[in-house]
Amino acid sequence: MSREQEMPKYQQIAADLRAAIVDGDYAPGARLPGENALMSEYGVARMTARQALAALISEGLAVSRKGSGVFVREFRQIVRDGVNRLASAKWGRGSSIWASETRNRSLKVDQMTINEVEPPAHVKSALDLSGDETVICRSRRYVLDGKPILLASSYLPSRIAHGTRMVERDTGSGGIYARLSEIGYEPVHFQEDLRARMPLLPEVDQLKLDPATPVVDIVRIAYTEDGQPVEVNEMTADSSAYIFRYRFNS
Amino acid sequence: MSREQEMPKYQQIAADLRAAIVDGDYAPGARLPGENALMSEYGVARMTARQALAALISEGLAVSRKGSGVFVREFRQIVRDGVNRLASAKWGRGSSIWASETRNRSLKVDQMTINEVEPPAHVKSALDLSGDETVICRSRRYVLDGKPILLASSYLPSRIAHGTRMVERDTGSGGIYARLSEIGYEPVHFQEDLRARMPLLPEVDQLKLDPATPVVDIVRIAYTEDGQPVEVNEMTADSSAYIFRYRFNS
DNA sequence: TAGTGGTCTAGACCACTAA
DNA sequence: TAGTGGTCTAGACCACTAA
Repeated sequence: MSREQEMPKYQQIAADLRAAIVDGDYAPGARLPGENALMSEYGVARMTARQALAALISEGLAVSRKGSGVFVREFRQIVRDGVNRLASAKWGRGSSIWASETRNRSLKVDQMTINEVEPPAHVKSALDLSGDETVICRSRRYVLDGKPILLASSYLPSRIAHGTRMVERDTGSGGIYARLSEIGYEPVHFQEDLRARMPLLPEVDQLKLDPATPVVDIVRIAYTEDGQPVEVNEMTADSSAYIFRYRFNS
Repeated sequence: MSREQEMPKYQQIAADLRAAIVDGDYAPGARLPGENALMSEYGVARMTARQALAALISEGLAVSRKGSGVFVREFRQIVRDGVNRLASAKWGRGSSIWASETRNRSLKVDQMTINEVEPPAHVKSALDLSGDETVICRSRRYVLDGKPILLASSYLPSRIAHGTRMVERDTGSGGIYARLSEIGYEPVHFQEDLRARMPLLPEVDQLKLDPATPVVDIVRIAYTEDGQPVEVNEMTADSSAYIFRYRFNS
């Protein structure tokens, strides 16, 4: 129970529950008092009890399951090593850049589309394309242990990708970067821009996001040795599934 | 107005408004129809109209201002170059690592505390400290154009920082990293881990966050040439103020 | 079948904003 | 002072879950 006469009731209730969760009185996955329990315990109306629970849910501390209850949220994140995963030694010898991040867990691509399209404006400028050049867009959804974690769209200039395995579903050992290297466009320099934001509704569906889960947009541009951009990869990640790691020197 | 008999009313209303915002019918900063307008336009109760607006707010598309209305959200982000900002050439010659990110804008530290403390568990293991070693914790809040954007706590082993300018408020030209270099602990290797999540209530206050704004936790560890960890910097950033950029090779 | 969270109503009073 | 969003009540019915 709380004091603080000035604080709205629902915030007082939320504060009590929040403190109990942070203190560990309710472990991850544990069931919290429901609407009815809060109504009688605090003597408030249903909508007020709901507001309190909604506050915890919107902070990402709790999730509700219809017909079942409200529970303390559980997390399980994988480390994505932004630099080492793209070391040419990795894809050079044909292994997936995902291997070290997902060992012992099942990673699948469960949706893939390949299309030739007009480039979106920012892709066009990132790839330094002239007026009417088209791009190959490879879109995929990655699923880890049955949970979607990443949406990725890779854009390649059509003039480079045409007639190669880069426009096929299976790009072969070492993937796109190995194929680019074989035809003289080895990607050597990379830039990744990260932005966190709340997801839009279609993204909530596609990534099966819990409430109050931000997404992270990652835009990677790959450049050849002489600075020519050869690929743009736009990704949207479930932030609750990821730790983004970057190692660098000097 | 929407169809979709199965969708709850408040979601239909939210969908109408969302589409209008995405289509640009309401520009950033524009005023949206309020509770009363939605109640009469859709013939729903106040709480239902509120639910619709709450959905947009929780997606980060809108913000409400009490007594005034609900408005389309505006963004203004700065690029934080994770790698170049730490190039020794920068702090080596004494300039702030913030300079290039914030030109023409006013960046200030408006809160600072310096304490000798027992290290939190993860700091202790990151800095490879023995049982009873303490650390110097420098905590600051950074404010850009009057808006708090970053909370940062830098941890240094007491045995290294004691008796140097690193325990004073003004650490001098080039900052902590310049001071570390002078006494034989030049930071050369860095690791940054990024995590996005929803803020807790005290963070909402400290960073004056709009609703539905995620924060990004950044944990940076600085290592000397021979791999000895010398500093851990834990940061919490307002994600709506930042684009995180990393450039790297191979 | 009992209990749960999800949606919704038709009111009320309040503090705040802006004309 | 009129209008706004914020809080709150005391009900109702629903679909869903789990015993």
